[in-house]
Amino acid sequence: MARPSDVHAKIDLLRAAEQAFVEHGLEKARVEDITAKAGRSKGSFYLHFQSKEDAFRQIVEGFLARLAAMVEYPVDLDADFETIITSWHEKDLELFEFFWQNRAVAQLLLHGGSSAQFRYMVDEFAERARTNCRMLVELGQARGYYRQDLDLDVTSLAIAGAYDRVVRELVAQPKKPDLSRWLETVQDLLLRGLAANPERARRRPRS
Amino acid sequence: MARPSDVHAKIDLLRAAEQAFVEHGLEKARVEDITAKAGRSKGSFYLHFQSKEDAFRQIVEGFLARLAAMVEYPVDLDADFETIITSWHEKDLELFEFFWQNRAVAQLLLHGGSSAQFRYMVDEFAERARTNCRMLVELGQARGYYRQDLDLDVTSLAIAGAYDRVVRELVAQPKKPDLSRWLETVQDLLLRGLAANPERARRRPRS
DNA sequence: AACCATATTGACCCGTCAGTCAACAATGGC
DNA sequence: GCCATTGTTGACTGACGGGTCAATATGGTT
Repeated sequence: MARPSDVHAKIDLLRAAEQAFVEHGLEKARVEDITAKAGRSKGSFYLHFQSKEDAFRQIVEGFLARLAAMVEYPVDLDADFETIITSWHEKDLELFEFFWQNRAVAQLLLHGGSSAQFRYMVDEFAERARTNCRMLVELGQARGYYRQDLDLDVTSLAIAGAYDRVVRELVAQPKKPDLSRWLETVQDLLLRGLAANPERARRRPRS
Repeated sequence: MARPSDVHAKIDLLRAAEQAFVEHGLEKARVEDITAKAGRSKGSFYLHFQSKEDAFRQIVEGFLARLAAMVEYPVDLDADFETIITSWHEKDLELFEFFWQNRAVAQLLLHGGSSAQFRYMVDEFAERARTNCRMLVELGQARGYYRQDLDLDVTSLAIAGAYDRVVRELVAQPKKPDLSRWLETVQDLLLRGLAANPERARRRPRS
C-alpha cells in the first residue's frame, strides 16, 4: 500500500460541479471549469466519475433521495384530523428548511438546468408529491372536513402548484425569508379553499 | 430580379425547428436535423436565421408576444366586481385554449428546454403574470371582497403557482381535457381561499 | 536512501456540429 | 436560347470540449 488517495477529492469535485451546473446547466458546464474550481486536474475528475453526466446524476440523486425521505413520511390514518394538519405543517416547514439549505441544487432542478435525460427524475418526484397531496385531500374529504364536490385531480394539481411556485421563489431569495409565515399563508389560503365548513378552516394561532 | 425565393422556406424551417427543440432541447437539437425535417438544406437555414439560437429566440419571442397580449388585457377598474370575475374567467379560458393549441412550445419553455440564456424571458413573463394576479387580489381587497389579512406577495405567488402547475399538466395531456371544468375547479378553490365572506365565494353556475 | 505501488496530472486525441462559401440551379428579361 | 441575377446547396472547416493515458509525483516500507 503506497500513497493513500486524497479523501477530499470527490467532495471538492462534487461541490465544484454543483456550482458549475447551477451556473451553466449540464450541457454548458465544462469539466475543466469544474476541476479548476476544485483545484484538481481533469484526470482526477474521471477517477471519481464515469462521465460528466454521471457526476450530475450523483448530485441530483443525492438531493432527490434526501428529499423523498422527507416527503414520504407515514401518515397516521387513525390520528385526529387536527393532529394530521399540525403534523403536515411541521413537515412542510422541515421541507422548506431543506430547500433553503439546498437552494443551489433546487434551483438547478426546478429551472430545468438538467437536460431531457434527467427530467424524468424531477417529474417523477413532482408526481409523487402531488399524489401524496391528493391522498391528504381525499382523507380530509372522507372525514368530512373537506368539501365533497372537489375534483381530486385538478385540486391536488393546484395545491401542488401553489407549493411548487412558492418554493421556486424561496430558493431564489437572497436572504432567508420567514418560512413559517410563508407556509402559514399558503396553508391558510388552501385550507379555506378546501374546507367544507369555512369556520373550521381558520388557522389556530400556533403555540 | 431573377428567381423569387421560396416563401414557404422560413415557415417550414420554423415548424421543424420547433419540433426539434421540443424533442431535444436547444443544445442537443442539431441544425441538420431541423433542415432534414423541413426538407431544406443547411445553407437555407442560415439564409433565414443568424444562428441556431436566433431561430430559437424567434420561436420563443413569437409565442411569448402572443401570450403577453392575452394576459395583459385592460382591467376595467370601475366595473362591478362580479363582472371583473366573469371577465377573468373568460380570459383564463382563452389562455388555456392558447396553451393547448401551442402545447409543444409551451412544454419546451415550461420544462426549461431553453438554456440559461433564454430563461430570463420565461421568468420575466412569469413575474408579470404574477404581478397581474397580485393586482387583482389587491383590487378585491380594496373592494372588501377579499380578506384583509392576506399577504399579497405570498398569496399571489401561490395563486400563480396553482395556475402554473395546472397549465404544465394541461400541455402534457394526450387528449384535450375539459378546460372550462379545470379552470372552474381552480378558480373555485382560490376564490374560497381569498374571500372575506365565504358565502359570496361560491361560484354561480355559468350560463 | 532506494524501491515500489498507487495517485495524480494535463497535453493530446478525436468525434461532433455550428456555420461558411464556392459551385450550381432556377428564373425572368431580352 | 442566352445571359444576368439571385436562390439554393452540401461538402468542408475550425472550434470546442469530453475523455484518455503515458509520464510524473507522492508517501509508505524496508
